[in-house]
Amino acid sequence: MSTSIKKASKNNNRKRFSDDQIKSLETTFETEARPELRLKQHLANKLGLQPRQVAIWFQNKRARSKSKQMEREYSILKSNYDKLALQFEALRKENQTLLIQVQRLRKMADKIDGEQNDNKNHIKLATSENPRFLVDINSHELCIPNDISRKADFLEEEADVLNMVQLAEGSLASPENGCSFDSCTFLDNTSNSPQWWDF
DNA sequence: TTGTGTTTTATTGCCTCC
DNA sequence: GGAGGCAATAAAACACAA
Repeated sequence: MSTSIKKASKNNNRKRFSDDQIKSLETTFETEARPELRLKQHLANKLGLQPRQVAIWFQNKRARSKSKQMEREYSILKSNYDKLALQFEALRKENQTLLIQVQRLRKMADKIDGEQNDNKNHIKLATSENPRFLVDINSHELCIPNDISRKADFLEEEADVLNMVQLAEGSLASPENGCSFDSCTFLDNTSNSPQWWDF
């Protein structure tokens, strides 16, 4: 058989199924996506089609159904991904804000350290010049004012915070090291490093 | 009317199962 | 080895904007 004759025979046979035929096939597909030969033959007789046409219709229908299912699943996955990306971005910004606060606190702490050292120098100077000061120094009332004392307590608490921050700085992906949400952490399933959402 | 994109029907080739 | 399923593809039928 030549190609042209083959094409011609194809052209003559092709015909879209009627609405009723489609409806009946769809109904059957809902309960039985992979019908047995007997059911296909029964449907073919009922609808005036060749059994092969029915078989092919089910095959194509399964393919369409699978494709649509994949589209739905992709849509769900994409939606979840987008939500997570937004959450990540919010957390990243919050982290940056906290790091800036920590830097300010560090500066404050350094300043207070400097003031304390100055005070100690003043005390040394005062005791060497006037022995009467010794009594007052021992009482801690005169030379260490209340606000300085409170600052010392605060410094202990801050040291804990700083330790936590240093840990966080070490473990979190930061913009400086070139790591981004898209390329490094989220999509890298091969690395053994902790996932970003685990922090 | 026509060009173009989408949907539907059909074919082909390969694979798996019995 | 034959039957049936699936993926890839061809080609007809259809929808629709310009």
